[in-house]
Amino acid sequence: MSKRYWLFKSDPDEFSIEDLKNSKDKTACWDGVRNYQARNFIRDEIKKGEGVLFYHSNTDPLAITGYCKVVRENYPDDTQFDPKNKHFDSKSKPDSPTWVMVDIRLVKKFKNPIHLTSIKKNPKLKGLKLVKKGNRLSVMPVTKAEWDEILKLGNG
DNA sequence: GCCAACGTTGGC
DNA sequence: GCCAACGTTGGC
Repeated sequence: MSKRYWLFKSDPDEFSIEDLKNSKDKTACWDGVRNYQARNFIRDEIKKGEGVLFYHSNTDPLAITGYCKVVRENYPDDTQFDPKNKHFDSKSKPDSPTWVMVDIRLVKKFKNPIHLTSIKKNPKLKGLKLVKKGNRLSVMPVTKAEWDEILKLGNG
């Protein structure tokens, strides 16, 4: 299977691209996903070496702020077993974890963050799931054409 | 297995 | 703060 591309949403109050940049090796685990569709992407489809766009939600400006690559795929999300963690899941068992995560490493913070308003105005990006009505997934696939366009805009 | 009620997401 | 859209829960 050929390389695929993804977009991850994050509330910068929780975890921003700056936080990722300041992490050791600019690498962090993407924990806390508690949606089955998003989980299935992480568990079954997101492979090491693939590209991830980093999107800031619930903030101003709403924007894609950079891109990353997957450096470790599909392993258990520890926060599900920690009763003190807000993502604790009492139904999940250590021998068959419900929730998994990947590690991503920051490749580049965009010189020009791509604002949601300009994404909506760009005909090349009108198919992006991010701007489709009713899409609330925090992890979603992006096509190669969309990926190329966003990298071009971000670095331009 | 249905579906109403409720909770969450996330743009505005 | 509002609310549309969607996911999850739980009674039946």
